[in-house]
Amino acid sequence: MVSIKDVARVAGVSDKTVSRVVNGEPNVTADTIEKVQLAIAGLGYIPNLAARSIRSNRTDIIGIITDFISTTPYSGDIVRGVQDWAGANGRTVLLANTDGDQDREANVWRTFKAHRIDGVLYVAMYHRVVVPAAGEVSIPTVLVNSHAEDGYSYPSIEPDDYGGAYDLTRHLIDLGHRRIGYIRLNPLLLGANQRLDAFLAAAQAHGLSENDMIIRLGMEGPIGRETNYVYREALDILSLPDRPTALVCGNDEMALQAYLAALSLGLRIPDDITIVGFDDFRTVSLGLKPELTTVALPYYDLGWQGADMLDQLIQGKGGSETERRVLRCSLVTRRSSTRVC
Amino acid sequence: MVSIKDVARVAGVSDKTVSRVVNGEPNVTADTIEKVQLAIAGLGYIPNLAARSIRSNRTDIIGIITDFISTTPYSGDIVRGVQDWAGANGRTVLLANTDGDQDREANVWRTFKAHRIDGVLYVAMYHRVVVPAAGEVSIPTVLVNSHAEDGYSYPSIEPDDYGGAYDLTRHLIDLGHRRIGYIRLNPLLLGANQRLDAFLAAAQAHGLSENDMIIRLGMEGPIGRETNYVYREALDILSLPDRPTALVCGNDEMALQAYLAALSLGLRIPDDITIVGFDDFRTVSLGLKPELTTVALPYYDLGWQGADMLDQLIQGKGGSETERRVLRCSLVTRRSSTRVC
DNA sequence: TTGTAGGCGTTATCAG
DNA sequence: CTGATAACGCCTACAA
Repeated sequence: MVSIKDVARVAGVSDKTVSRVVNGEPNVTADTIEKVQLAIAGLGYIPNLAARSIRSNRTDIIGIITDFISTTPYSGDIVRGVQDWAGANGRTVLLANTDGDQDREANVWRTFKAHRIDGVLYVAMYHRVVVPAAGEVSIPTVLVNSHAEDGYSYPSIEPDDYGGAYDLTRHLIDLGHRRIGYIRLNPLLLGANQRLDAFLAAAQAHGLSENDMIIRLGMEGPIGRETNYVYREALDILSLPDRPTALVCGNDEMALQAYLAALSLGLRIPDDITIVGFDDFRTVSLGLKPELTTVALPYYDLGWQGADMLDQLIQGKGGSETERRVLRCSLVTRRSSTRVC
Repeated sequence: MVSIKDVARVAGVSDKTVSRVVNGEPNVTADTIEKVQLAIAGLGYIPNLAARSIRSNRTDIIGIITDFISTTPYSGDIVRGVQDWAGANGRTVLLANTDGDQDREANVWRTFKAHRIDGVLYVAMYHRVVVPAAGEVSIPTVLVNSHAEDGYSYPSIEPDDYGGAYDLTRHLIDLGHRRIGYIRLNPLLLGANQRLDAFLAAAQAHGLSENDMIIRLGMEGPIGRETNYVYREALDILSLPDRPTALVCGNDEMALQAYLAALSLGLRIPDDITIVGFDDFRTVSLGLKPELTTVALPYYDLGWQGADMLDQLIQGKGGSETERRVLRCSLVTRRSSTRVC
């Protein structure tokens, strides 16, 4: 590998001068700069960041620790948000996945520490409460799509599931729906309860009673290996004599099954039944016909802004050690929801 | 940060002895080892890999360059395969995404070089022909889910789309289907042509004529922004007077739309129409009712084995510089396909 | 079995 | 404005 010394020799200057040029430090003649840059180009010199880091104690690397990358389809968006931030800010991203395993996680923290990375984004693929297993290792950390269990203090950034579900419910009520079905997510997910709470609150606030709502559990069991009742429950709800005019699904995948149930009963969407989802998981929400009214979660922004929060923390700017940021979800109105006639 | 010297001082030995213990080198007394390990534990010492790497010229880091992470839902599986390999072999993974942009890609290669990573996995999120834009930078590289354009020589690993589609078609023929519809993927995808070719070859080999097949284009246009005709074409095919008994979809997302079309026409799956997909994208293939017969692509293994090939290349073992490995796809039979009655 | 000297590629310090 | 020298944390080579 060509080193700074090679460049110095070719350019006829000292290695420190090359260093100055490479790092854009002041007090170098335009003339010298050109000589050096010529030599750099000629030799194809690329600075060795590892060597740099042992002097400067900064690596400009941030690490991402994920629990279940790829089990959930939109997981990639958070990571992409982080990457784009990193690319725009001269950082590089180390990625590690724990598969939810504590030992693996402990290892990951040690490895990241060994690489002397500047900070960690601890990314949950399902919105949930977490306890990072960092062990002895201490690295500036921001929790993404999660927050810490009581007693642990980490800055965090999460989606506003509650607000999103509230808006969605209001949308239905505004369309005149007064009898609404609801198929719940796995209760293990933080979003499941927040969404249901918001649904109930919005319904109540607009004068709906408990009898106007038909609430069913769509799935339960350990995440990744849950039992799925969605199709059956959807069939059941839609076969009721006093069938609801709208059906809220805990997420878009559930909405898919609700579509199939509705269609197989000969119901038309949205004329006979309005169906809405949550997540705006586009493979589904745009693949369904008619396209699905749903709530878009700010995954990309969670990644981008999470990285930004981490940066603040590393720089020591701002008392962000306990910041808990919450990002809005936005209602996406498509053709699966319509006014009651 | 605590360094090897701190450990040495506390343990009352030289730094080289600590180094020996840390790296498991021979010729150290059990007694000394214990002293050192005690000091390490006490101080929470973690070796600085950057420092190590400038001496040894190995970083044990491999880089992943992706084009469109997260646009495609299964992309995560390739990355997960790589990560698991890395975790099992003491490597760490640097991740960078180019969004298909040449300038960004050039930057990524330079950054990776600056980190002196051992090798690169160049991962295409759609099976396609690629030309890595490494510029001046040279790093051992393996292409994953892609192969190089003629004239470029890189080792590569790809799925056997052809074989998978052949098996799928045979499955239908074995079930007695003699009139089969086919909705094509975006022709820009390598898999699109391989799958269609295999379909035609298998059909022909089993005595079907051109008239027995109804072939339609499902989508076209630049990847990520294509125009989608699937639903319309499916409706059309299924409304034909001499409707086929089976419908092959270019991938599972297309199969989703075919389901919706079939159901909205009052057809039952699989009794009235057999529908099959491709990819085994589980959100869809298991979310559909009845669950979808499809072909599973070996994404995880592409990642894992790709990493392994890269390792061979780095170690210089085996003449793998031009190896082109192809991995089987496997037919997954579920309830959406049935015998013709 | 253990330690010393020196060097990897870079930057900080300070003198010229 | 430029350069010599030392230092970062670790490992190689060699000596003890």
